[in-house]
Amino acid sequence: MSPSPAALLHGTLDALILKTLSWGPRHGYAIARWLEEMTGEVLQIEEGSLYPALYRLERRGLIQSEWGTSELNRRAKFYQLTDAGRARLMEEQEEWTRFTDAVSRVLRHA
Amino acid sequence: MSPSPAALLHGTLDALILKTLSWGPRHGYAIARWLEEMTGEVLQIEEGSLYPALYRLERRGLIQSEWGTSELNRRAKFYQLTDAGRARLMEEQEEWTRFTDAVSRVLRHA
DNA sequence: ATTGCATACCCAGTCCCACTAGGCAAGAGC
DNA sequence: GCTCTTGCCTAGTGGGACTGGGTATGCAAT
Repeated sequence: MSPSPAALLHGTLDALILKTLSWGPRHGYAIARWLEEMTGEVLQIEEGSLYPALYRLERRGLIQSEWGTSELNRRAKFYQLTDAGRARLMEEQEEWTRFTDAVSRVLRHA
Repeated sequence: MSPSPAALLHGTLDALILKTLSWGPRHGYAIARWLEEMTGEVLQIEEGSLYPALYRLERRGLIQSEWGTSELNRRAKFYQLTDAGRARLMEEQEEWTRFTDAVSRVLRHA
């Protein structure tokens, strides 16, 4: 019924990508698959969201890319966190906790 | 010491408003004040976000309004939940839980 | 060899929504 | 008079997820 919540994802995709890359370099497609697997398919990462987000993050210097070869021997662009990206991830994690705690206080108030 | 930046609302404003109104009719200004108080000022409800959201919700039939007089004797538009709004609130609460659980699984994965 | 599928990337355009930056108005208090 | 607070509203902006396309490669089965 309710697919991936577009509005809710708004703003958190960057943090999710950064977090995924904190385990090591990955190419875009693998990032999407990993996120979907981790969340039990609750989050569905559309390619039209993913690739622009990766472009954005790279332009901001939070990740950097390098062409390589995927596990299945295909051409793929591998991304990895920069130091700035690692710092940014920590900020976003804190921010997310603050935010969700606040919203939860309201929505779960009985 | 500068106050910590307000958390972005991304997608939750509608649910927050509906939840606020679940305690009874309120006018716009009071909704904003109540939400800020409830969240310890973590969420800051800008009027340029609030009033368009109220308009949106009413247009969708989730709330309905009525002009009245505020506690301080000023002209104010009071909003209350419709049945559709009440149903929608329940959906959004579930959706919120599903979403945050999923994101938490990722961001807090160690 | 050709069809089909999964992998992998990209872009132009759209839509939604929070936010910015104002304005309007009335009551309270100085 | 003047300012502060309360209360409502709107036009415009910008960011970000999504839609709907396209390109290309590797593999497996027909």
